[in-house]
Amino acid sequence: MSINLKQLSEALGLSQTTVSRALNGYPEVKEATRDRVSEAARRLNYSPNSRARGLATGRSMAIGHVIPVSTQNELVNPIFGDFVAGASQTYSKHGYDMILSLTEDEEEERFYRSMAAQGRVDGFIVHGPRMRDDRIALLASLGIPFVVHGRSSDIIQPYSWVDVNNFQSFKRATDFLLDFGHRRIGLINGQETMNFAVRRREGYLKSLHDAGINADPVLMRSAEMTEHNGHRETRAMLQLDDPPTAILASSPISGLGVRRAIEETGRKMGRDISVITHDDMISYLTDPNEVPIFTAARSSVREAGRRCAEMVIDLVANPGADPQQLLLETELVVGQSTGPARPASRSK
Amino acid sequence: MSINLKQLSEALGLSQTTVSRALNGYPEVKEATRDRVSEAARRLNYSPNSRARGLATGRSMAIGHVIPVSTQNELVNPIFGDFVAGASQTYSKHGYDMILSLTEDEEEERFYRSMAAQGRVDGFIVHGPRMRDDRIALLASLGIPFVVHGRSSDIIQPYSWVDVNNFQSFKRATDFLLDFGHRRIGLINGQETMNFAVRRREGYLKSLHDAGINADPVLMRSAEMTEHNGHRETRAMLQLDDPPTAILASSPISGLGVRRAIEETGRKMGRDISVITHDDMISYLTDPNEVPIFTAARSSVREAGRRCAEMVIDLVANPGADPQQLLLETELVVGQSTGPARPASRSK
DNA sequence: GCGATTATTTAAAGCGCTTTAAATAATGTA
DNA sequence: TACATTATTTAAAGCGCTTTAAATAATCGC
Repeated sequence: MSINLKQLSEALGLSQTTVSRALNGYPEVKEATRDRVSEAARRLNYSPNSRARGLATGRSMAIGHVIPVSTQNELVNPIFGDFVAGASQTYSKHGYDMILSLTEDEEEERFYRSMAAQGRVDGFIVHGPRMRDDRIALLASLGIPFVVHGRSSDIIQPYSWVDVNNFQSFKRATDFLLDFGHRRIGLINGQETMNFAVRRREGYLKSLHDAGINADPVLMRSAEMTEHNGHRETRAMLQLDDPPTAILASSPISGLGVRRAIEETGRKMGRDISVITHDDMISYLTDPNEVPIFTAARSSVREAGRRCAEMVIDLVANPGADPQQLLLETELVVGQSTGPARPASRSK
Repeated sequence: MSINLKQLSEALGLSQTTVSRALNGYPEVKEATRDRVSEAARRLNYSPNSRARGLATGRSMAIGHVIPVSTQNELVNPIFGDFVAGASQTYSKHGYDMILSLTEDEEEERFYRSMAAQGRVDGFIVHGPRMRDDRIALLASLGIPFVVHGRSSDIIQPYSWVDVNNFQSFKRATDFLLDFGHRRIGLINGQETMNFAVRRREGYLKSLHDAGINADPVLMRSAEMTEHNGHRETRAMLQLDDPPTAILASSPISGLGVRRAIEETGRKMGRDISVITHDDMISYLTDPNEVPIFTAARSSVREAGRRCAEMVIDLVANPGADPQQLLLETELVVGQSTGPARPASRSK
């Protein structure tokens, strides 16, 4: 199919050493020779075997993305595709591959260990960090570079991460609703075993607290961010005697369910009830050229993917370096789903 | 970090050969020896280096998933996450890795060639096949096993694929609407450069034709399957003098836009306008335990991922074997979005 | 024009595994 | 007991690359 280094060097009448060096840009090769080698490599369709090269260099040129999938709820995060798209772009620029695996909770540790021990990857991206995520200590102890997409809490030693400022983002969004006169604001959050969800709730609470409002536990819901859950929790809140006049949703997907529940009950979103969602700018949901449906705290998850990839590549290249952190701010984009609080919200 | 074969064999006082054979299940190793070796391997935390093994065996134990991303519209398909989840499950069962890359159109051929030549993967899954997709001829000529998720058209030589019976599915859905008395049925299709979209249109047309109805070109729209496009095309159709009484949407995502447009114009989905979507059972949108919102032609894309993975692993294991094909039927699930045609559909 | 430098090329070892070919040990047969 | 079989183990080659150490070629200074 395709020739190897030995054949190429024989064809050129050169040693494998010189040919290898020529192709890898070593300075001690005469320019004329390098040109001759490159030309022949192209003409004879040579491409170095990645396993052999990896064996010799000790690098696999691959980064592992391990997505936790709980056995109970086999959900795949909708942001996943766009994150990966961003990361992949960076990887291909640097000659890296992305190795992807979804693992179940109980397999997780074993999996990380064996991927690292077998040398299948040079580093990891950790997805969906939990509140006190022990994957971080595990990877640190394995001595393999890794970047967390998100953050954990109560971790002593420093580690590398790329995260959205979820606290600030939800505080800001809540402030915005308060400015519109909303006083009863519902929060439809993701599962609060997830770190980001807790930070969002804290931002929301801080805003309410600063405004002298007591948070009402019944207005704070937390569930997997699906369309159906957004719908169900919203319905439940709307049936309260004192329903919210505004809702904060942790995901554009649950936001869809929120909207459905609102309209189903004869209300109009933006007029009767204000809604703000977090928006990861998933390509098939957020069209940056359209007037946004939802007022939203936007942050491109694709960009986050790019940044994570750059960071892990950097960590692989500089093994001794200190961990890096990057905190991305969201942008509050005002759409059609928010407006002043109605004096008396209609009862159900 | 972790020892190698040589160290393990020295620790055992055995040759590398015997240790290797013991661990790989060769029959000529005495059972007592095998037990001793396994125990030591576990105790000393030995795991074989995957690159070295790959170099020796000529296998990389990885399958490449190449997702085409057009440069104009950088969309990531929403079904992608669930497909990959299904495939990943199968891979990990068989010790394979999944290597994922998103490539732009003009990079595509070069990318496939180099992945194959460098031996980074043992096979490919081809995503998003186009109408007359030249990747198939390319991969066939490279002599590397591959499975297409979907099908192409006008390809002479046989190839392996796993596809949904899109023709039959959309014919069936259209039949269903016809039975309800609908006569003007809109089709909001995906881009018809995509093979599946054309097959769906053909199924739709066949049904109409069999019922003696002339298809109206103005009711057939085709665009990237985003929420916004579903919305825009539906609005456009609803503004016609003679609007459709039912709409067929090619994706649950564009279906969301269809619903938004319907409700925005004061209509009620299921009563004023019937809607059927194709439904890939994406985990965060389709909750199998809830009454479905949309009447839908369902087919689990996760299952498709599993099947593709099994097929490609099989092809890698049996290089000489004939190509395999698998046609999955959709299930028409009746939800709340369909009902009898209203005698006179309200004008806009 | 010659030894000293500097530039360029090469032989060979090594990465960690599998596997072929050969050796050794154990068992069976007469 | 000796020879033939069969069971088990091993030495060494090879996978295709990079890289160290050494060799050869070219250039320089005087």
